[in-house]
Amino acid sequence: MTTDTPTAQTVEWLTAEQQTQWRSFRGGAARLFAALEHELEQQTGLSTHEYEVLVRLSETPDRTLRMAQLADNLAHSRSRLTHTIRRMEEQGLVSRLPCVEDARGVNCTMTEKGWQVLVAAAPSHVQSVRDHLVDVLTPEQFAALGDAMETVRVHLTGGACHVE
Amino acid sequence: MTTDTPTAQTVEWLTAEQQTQWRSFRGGAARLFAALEHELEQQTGLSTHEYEVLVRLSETPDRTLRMAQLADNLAHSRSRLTHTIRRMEEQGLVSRLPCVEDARGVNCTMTEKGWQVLVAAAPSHVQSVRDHLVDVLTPEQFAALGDAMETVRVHLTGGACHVE
DNA sequence: CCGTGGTTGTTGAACTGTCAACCAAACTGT
DNA sequence: ACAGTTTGGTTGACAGTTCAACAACCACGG
Repeated sequence: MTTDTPTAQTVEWLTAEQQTQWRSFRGGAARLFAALEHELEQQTGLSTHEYEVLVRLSETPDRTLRMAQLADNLAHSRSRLTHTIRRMEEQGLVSRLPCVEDARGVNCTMTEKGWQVLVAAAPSHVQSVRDHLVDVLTPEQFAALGDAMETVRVHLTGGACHVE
Repeated sequence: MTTDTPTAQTVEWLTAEQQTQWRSFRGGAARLFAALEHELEQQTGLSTHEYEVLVRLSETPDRTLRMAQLADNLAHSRSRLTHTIRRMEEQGLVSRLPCVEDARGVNCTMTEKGWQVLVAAAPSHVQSVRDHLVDVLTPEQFAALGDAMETVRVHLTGGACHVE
């Protein structure tokens, strides 16, 4: 689709410049996430999703979160999280316990093995993020990136869920 | 993982500020792409990948590309593209023909139906991109986003593949 | 109480993407 | 001419995701 082929619709098209910027963003982000995913997988055997689960759990006092909170933090669907956690439980990285306050709920806790796997994985992942993103940009560029996407996230989620 | 728990490794950790920015970027981008995917799917029945295939084809003079070029443009694996194109061919959106110059090659062409589907889908998708990204940011922010991710892409792909 | 509606989490089927193996055609060097 | 390598593309098995249906539980108003 070229930019200068307006239809009878009341759509405001992107300018040529905006289109280039949009494609750069989409293409760059896609390749970046793919590279990070690939390197983490190679070096630690974890997917980025599993890694993020461990990170979120590691940040709570008792290394435990309700399934729903975890799903919200990660912006994953409930069923997706259930499947992921089941697999991680089979690998001994996390364990699930029924929740006392709310009998519907399930508490997901990080095991000691999960903690060790995370500690072992973190350095190389941080290095990947540095190599491919942080160190490639100026501090100002990187900060602008964060600010802009935070704005986007707030707009999308209605301002809620400040944790992620 | 908290930022202030250094290990014995020679890893430079992210500062607290960098970590927030990285999370904003990752979380914002994930939600943005998910929202765009979802809206496009709802409104047109296309996945963003199928949409991108049609866009790339529509931009060539004869609406045709070799499988490999298409795969490179989209940063998709060859096998992934084969599967995608097979499904799209079943829906009558594209068709494949052997390539004359190189008997190994396959030319992928957009059908008239594919064109019409794209023309019908484009306005609402552009609107989604506007609603959730372009119009949420200042022009400067959006431009900075594009520039930064272009830098990242060039760094990752070794500067090649300027088209995407 | 009871019932209605909303929340929490799981399940299984269908779909999509990944990975390794593979074939065929094209280069490469001798 | 021809073995060896590289490139282009496909295939099938497997892994991960989505979606709709479901069961269990809470909360609130008759």
